Amino acid sequence: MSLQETVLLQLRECILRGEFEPGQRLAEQQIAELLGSSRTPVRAALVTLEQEGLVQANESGGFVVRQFTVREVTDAIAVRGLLEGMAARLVAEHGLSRQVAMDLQSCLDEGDLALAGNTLSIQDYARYVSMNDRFHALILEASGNRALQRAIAMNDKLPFAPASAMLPMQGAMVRDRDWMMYAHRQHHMLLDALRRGEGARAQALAEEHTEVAQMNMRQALERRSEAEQVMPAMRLVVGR
Amino acid sequence: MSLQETVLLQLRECILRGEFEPGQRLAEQQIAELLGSSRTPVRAALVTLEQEGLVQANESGGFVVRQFTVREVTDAIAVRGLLEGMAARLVAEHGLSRQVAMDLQSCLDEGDLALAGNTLSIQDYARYVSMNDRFHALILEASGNRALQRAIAMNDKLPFAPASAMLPMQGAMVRDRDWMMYAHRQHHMLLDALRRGEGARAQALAEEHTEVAQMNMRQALERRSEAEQVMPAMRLVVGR
DNA sequence: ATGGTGAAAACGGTATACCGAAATATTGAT
DNA sequence: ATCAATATTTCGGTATACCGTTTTCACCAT
Repeated sequence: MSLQETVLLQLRECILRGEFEPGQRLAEQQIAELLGSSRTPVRAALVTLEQEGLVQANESGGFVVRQFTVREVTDAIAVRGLLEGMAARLVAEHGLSRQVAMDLQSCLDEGDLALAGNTLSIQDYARYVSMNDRFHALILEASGNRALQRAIAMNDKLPFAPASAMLPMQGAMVRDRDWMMYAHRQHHMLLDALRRGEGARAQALAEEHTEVAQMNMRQALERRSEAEQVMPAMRLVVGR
Repeated sequence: MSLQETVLLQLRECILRGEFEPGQRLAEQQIAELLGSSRTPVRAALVTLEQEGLVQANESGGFVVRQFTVREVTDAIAVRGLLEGMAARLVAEHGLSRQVAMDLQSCLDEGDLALAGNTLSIQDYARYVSMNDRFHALILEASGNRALQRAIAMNDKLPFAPASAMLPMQGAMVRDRDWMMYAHRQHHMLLDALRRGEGARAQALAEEHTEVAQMNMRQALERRSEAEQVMPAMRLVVGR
């Protein structure tokens, strides 16, 4: 892997980990020293991160880490809902291939298993998260619409917009499990709609599914300090 | 304006003008000489263009100009329809401000004027195009959803996805005028829906509105050689 | 004529030097 | 002590040098 890629990955990680103050100036030299490279790869990474929206061009040159309002985050989640809804509708309308149906079903099985116990262990949680990502990625890929895939990929670069943000992530595991069971029930219903070729229903389900993420976001905002412990990127969200 | 920006603009323009063969390797040095700069700004521009999707990273380093299948183009138009539909719905639901209503109305008036004559002069056509862009931008801005704006902006970087691609652009001005009158009638109906706060109707209208672009695209494909004269970017579209 | 091989040219990734502008620290006056 | 003006440092934009790799081309053998 080239140095440019590692620098990009590391820098993105640092920002999402909240290791910089929102609005802080990102000096090229300083980052280059931090990551052990010259300014050239850092420069390339900053250009990319600007396109992704994590970093903002300063008025007098250079870049600063971007701040997000609560409004922007909820808006991004809403956009994801719209796009995922379209993906689900396309899959339902074009017909679900046997292979994709099997893969989705195995996701559901794995989710069932993770949520089977009375309490939710860390391992169960991790397993559910990875299953959830796979489930959403499968539908998106099955839609076959590359522009749609690009749009979601871009939107997911914003903090809290990706599918995994739909999952509760705090310590109150008991209540969280209830939400996850609700969301997972939606997964089941969505696959049912896809199988039956019910496009409008699939679209509505996928869109409503993102409301769990909205609820989760609101809850995180109410318990801000605790939430920042688990999701440091929360520090990039300003206000309310 | 910095050299980086001019290089980015010029290079994007060159690609969209079809001055490079699809799949052609874009050597940094050669482009630098062509645009009269060093490799550094060219490199930055290429990274940006890769994010935009106009340029593709080569397997062994460097970039090549991207090719688009017909499918990808129609998919991108469909995504635009979805996103514009959401913008229209949001505006209708949140209520149309007096100012935006006035601005949109003046767009309609200008469009009426441009299409008033029996024949369509070049000036009328140019005026209609600029009005059309303004009309769509106004609704998008009025939606207030920045993630949505970002998603459309990114999607519009692909050739033929932007709103102006909805307009016929060939020599058969008589028939083109009919299509433009149809599309403009949709503009009228859309503003009506927005004024009445009819979100679902506004969304459906905005989405259906992009079908004009689909028709236009199909027609351009049937008359490929003529279309390439007027829209050189067509050379980037491969197949059928 | 064709296919393979080696040399030469070109290219991309990276580091760094240079310069003008901007930000910051310092000094001096009030 | 505070503010202003100046000096110093820092930073970003740009050009360019260096090196390993890839690509291209020419030449040779078959």
